[in-house]
Amino acid sequence: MARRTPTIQDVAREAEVSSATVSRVLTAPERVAEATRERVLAAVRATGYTVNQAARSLRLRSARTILLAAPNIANPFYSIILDAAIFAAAERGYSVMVTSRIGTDPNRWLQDYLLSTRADGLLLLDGSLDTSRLHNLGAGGIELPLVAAYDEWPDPAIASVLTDNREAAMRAVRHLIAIGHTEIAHVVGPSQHRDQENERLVGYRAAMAEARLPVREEWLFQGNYEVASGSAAAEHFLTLADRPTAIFAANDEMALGLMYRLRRAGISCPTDISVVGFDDTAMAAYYDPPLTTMRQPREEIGRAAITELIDQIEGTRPPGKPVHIVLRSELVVRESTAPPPKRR
Amino acid sequence: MARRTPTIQDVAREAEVSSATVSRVLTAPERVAEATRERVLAAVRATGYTVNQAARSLRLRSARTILLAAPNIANPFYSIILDAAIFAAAERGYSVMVTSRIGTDPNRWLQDYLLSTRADGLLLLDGSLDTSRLHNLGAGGIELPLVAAYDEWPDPAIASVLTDNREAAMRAVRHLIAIGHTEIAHVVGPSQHRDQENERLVGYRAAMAEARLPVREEWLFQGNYEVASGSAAAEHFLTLADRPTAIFAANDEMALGLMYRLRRAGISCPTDISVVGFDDTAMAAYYDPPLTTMRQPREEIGRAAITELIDQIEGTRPPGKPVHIVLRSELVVRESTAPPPKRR
DNA sequence: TTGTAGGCGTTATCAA
DNA sequence: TTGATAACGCCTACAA
Repeated sequence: MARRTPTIQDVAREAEVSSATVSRVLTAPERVAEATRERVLAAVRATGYTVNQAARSLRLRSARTILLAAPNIANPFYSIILDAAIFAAAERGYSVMVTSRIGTDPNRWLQDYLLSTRADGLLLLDGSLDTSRLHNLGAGGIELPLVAAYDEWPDPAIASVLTDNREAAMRAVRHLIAIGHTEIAHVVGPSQHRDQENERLVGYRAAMAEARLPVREEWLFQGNYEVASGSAAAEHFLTLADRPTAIFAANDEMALGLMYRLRRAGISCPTDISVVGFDDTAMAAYYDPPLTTMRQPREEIGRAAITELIDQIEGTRPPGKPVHIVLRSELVVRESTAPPPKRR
Repeated sequence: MARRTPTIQDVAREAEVSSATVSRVLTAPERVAEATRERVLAAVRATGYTVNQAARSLRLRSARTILLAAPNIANPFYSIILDAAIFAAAERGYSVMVTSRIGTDPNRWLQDYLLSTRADGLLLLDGSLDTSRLHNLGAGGIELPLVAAYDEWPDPAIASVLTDNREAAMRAVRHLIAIGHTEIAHVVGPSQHRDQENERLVGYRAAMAEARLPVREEWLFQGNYEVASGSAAAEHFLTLADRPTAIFAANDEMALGLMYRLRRAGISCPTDISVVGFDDTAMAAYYDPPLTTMRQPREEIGRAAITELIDQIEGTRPPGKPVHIVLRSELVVRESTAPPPKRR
């Protein structure tokens, strides 16, 4: 006998009250007399009732769901943020929907999601989306709770949670300078916006400039955050006639790929060359040598972004005054950095 | 002027048709005359209408959403499956909701999700959940599309997509045996069910038995799939008076943690010891030495599981005949394995 | 404290 | 081919 799933009416009948009372028990128990409440609760158990979220969403005009949009959720950097976000959202009764590698018309895609009572807000990890249009969407009379959390410096008009990428990159490079390096190369991360340099590259340049150290364009190796691109950077490095004594990579994967290739070429780290990474991924501490890197508080990014987003959704945060939360990274010195070899 | 979001009625008014016609244009355009259709489409654009998913879900009793439940989505193993799942689901017009590290009462949690018209089906990556109860849920008259995709051998009553873990582990160990090893240790992965050994451990035992090689209990190091536990296994290994010449680790992270610690202790791989991992994670090829491992078709797991699940949801697949898809892993021989050192 | 009743925005049935 | 209308299941004024 295939019964249909019980509704609030079934519970009401069972408890011999009206459906309004059942609804109250479920959403504002204190507004119902103790005895009635218990009777209703018993009826809920007896019938195996669960609220129909679609009906509730329709009525409440809210899905209690957040959409998280990431460029590639397979990347640990994003999945760790996602994990924390799911947790933080659940604590406040929200579910998380995930979108990865959005299609050819990202804005349309997101509009569909956000305007369709499927999600109440957007946590944007993808810096390549055009937030100005997304923002317009909100300006068109429709509230669009939105928090951006990614590396690039975001549109000041939208709330954001980010780490101090530029500043952190500076600290990483300063560390190399402090132990005596003057010729420092950089494996550049991809830039999300055409017209703007990657923040970590900007920080690298700033630290070099600060110490009045020259930056040679041939010391800049373009990468894409994948291990293989670090390895490719090493290939370029090996062709250099005049090799730097240290390399700062824009993330750990590239740093590790680089070290791998250099070791194969007989260049030993940190004796011949120092390497600094960025992120402090799980493997960084278990490489040989263990990698010096900037630790990113990724869990905290996820948590803070969700908190902020739900505050927006629930109206705790007044609109029009976007919050910008900047989290601090931390330099973790391990064994991949050492003073440069003595010259000749 | 804060307009409310346009409804199908607004579009109908604009196009001077009934809301029923608008609905038809949106869901079954061929049932509407060409001219009318175009008028409606124009009105949709003019009003900026997007369908209200909550209302649609309520009416259709379907959310076109899949719930993916993983033990820990921060782990690349799961996030890669998730990424593929999102993609495959999107192709069929479904969204993916994610749950990670489910709370203290997982069954209740999942029930809430699944029975509440929030999700139409469940993709279960968490082998520690009690599927029998989940299954009962379905038997209680309510259809519960469910596909399990994890390492442990699942309840035959539910559909599943898995890799040939046991067989793959056997092939990994056979590789070691083939190149001359006879004393082979194993870093054991966690078992999801109390009463059942991890599948890779079972495969390890089978391969050893097949070759009439003894398995000593002190060669079994318990791990938890994290790098640190591989490192801990190495500590144990170092205390052994009589050391095996090869180690098979139940995943790459543990294999790498192990190699890291062994190298620190002056044991060189593969000269002194051979190591085989499992999964072929991104770093495996870039470790020193590059790791021999079993490649798992994770994207394919995600894709196949979603396909199967949506077939169930949409009734393509007759219920009561659970499908069991077994995907084949592939041995990738790199440099961490070599014949054992000559005895004395 | 509890009940009545209307409507949230869709889609599907039935008629025209 | 199109339109009127009745649910889908819930919440919340408003009344009692």
